[in-house]
Amino acid sequence: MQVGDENTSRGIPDNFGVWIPYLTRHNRTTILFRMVKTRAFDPSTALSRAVDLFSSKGYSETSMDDIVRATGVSRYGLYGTFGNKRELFEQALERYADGMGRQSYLRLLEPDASLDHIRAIFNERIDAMCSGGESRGCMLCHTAMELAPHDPEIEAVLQKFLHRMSKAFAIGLESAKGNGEVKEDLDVSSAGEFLTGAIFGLSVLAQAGFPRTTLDNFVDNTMASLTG
Amino acid sequence: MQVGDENTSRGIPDNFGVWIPYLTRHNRTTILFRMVKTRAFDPSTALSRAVDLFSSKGYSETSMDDIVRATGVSRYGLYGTFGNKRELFEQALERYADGMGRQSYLRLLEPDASLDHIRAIFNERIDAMCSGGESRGCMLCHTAMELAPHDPEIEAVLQKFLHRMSKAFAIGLESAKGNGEVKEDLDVSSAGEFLTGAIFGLSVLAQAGFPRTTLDNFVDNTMASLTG
DNA sequence: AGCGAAGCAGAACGAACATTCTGCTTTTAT
DNA sequence: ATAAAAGCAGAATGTTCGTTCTGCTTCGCT
Repeated sequence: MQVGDENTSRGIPDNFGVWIPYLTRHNRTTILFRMVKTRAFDPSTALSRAVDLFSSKGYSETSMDDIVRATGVSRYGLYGTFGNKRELFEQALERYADGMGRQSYLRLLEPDASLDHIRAIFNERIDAMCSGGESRGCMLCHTAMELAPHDPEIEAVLQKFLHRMSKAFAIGLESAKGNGEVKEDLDVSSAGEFLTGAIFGLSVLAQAGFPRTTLDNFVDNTMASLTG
Repeated sequence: MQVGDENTSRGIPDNFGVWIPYLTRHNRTTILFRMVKTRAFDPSTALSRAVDLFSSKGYSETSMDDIVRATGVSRYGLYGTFGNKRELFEQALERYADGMGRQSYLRLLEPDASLDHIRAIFNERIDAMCSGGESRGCMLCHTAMELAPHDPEIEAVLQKFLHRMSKAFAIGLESAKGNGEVKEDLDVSSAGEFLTGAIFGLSVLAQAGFPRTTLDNFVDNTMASLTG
């Protein structure tokens, strides 16, 4: 269930409300659904902004004040909707991974997936990280470095996503193998994990400030290990 | 010049002192070198401990209190010797890179360098990160993610080290090419940068908690891109 | 107009942190 | 014992941050 869907999915309008028992003028007990003040922000778009901030600066360097400023949502709204900073981060991480999955990795599951699709994923990462916008940086990478080592729950979530990525790569590679695009003896499962790690290597090089040509060369060399 | 060498390199004993003009009992002006309290810690070993902390937890997550506890050195001693946290980090970064260089990359400059030497460097990284000790984690990786994006000075230092790494890899690859170990058409310069990025991919996978077999497979695939 | 619940902006609180300050100690030659 | 400088441990300071609290507003119905 997505954030913000709690009421709409049950047919209740998006602004919250409450059921109140009361007496009618005829002294009969009944129940009234009373509307209260409408929430002034969309939790889903607020979460997207949080994803941008966490992606570019990581967890510690992003303050709740940063998020208040970037979203225009009050502290009250953030805490009431998301709990606290850590839970907000967890939801942002899910959102980020879902977005990456839908946007990039889903197409690898198509039967006609090829090396071009894999290459495209890397190119999209490069584009995103070199755009200079606020979404530069890899949230999974930040999570692995910052939180996973001392937060087992986050670590488990992260590993779930990374295995999903590796699996998608492996499936795409299997299709590519059918096309004769990769070498015969390639272990697609191991190569899938390799590509996941390569995404991270690429992210770190980008954060270190290397120019686009270096990143492109990195991807060339990465792909070379597949074709033999 | 290394930290702690300021005096010893000039023949002055390691405990500090000061020259004081004064009058003798015969009313003649002379100069006295008066000893003051000996420094109770070795700046060089304190810096090593700081390197361990910064390597495993990064900059933000390591507090000066952590360093005081780990080194046994008082705040006064740390600030007096290293300036402040940021300058301490800079010196720790230099120390880390020097150590890595001397320990791992220097041998790539030998004329008989081979793929085994390169593989050994990756294996040593795996060993260090899987040891479970305090030195797990890659300081360059943390620096790239945390500091480089908003600290141009640190970014420049980091890039210097990364270029050095890439260059060492390239030189080692050139030797390996002479032995016929790598494919004829390998661009050793580009492949050197690739290996540098691969070190980072490996580090992030390790921080994410992947088992040693995954890391070994990652290195296998990395090396495969060289041999063709 | 008045009701009660929940929204909101911003103040307030408590903890963590980097950095500085303070009172005391250690040093050698007189 | 005393000099003066610098070492040291821990208190103090000022700032930042996550979180909670407060006073006020908004809402549909009576």
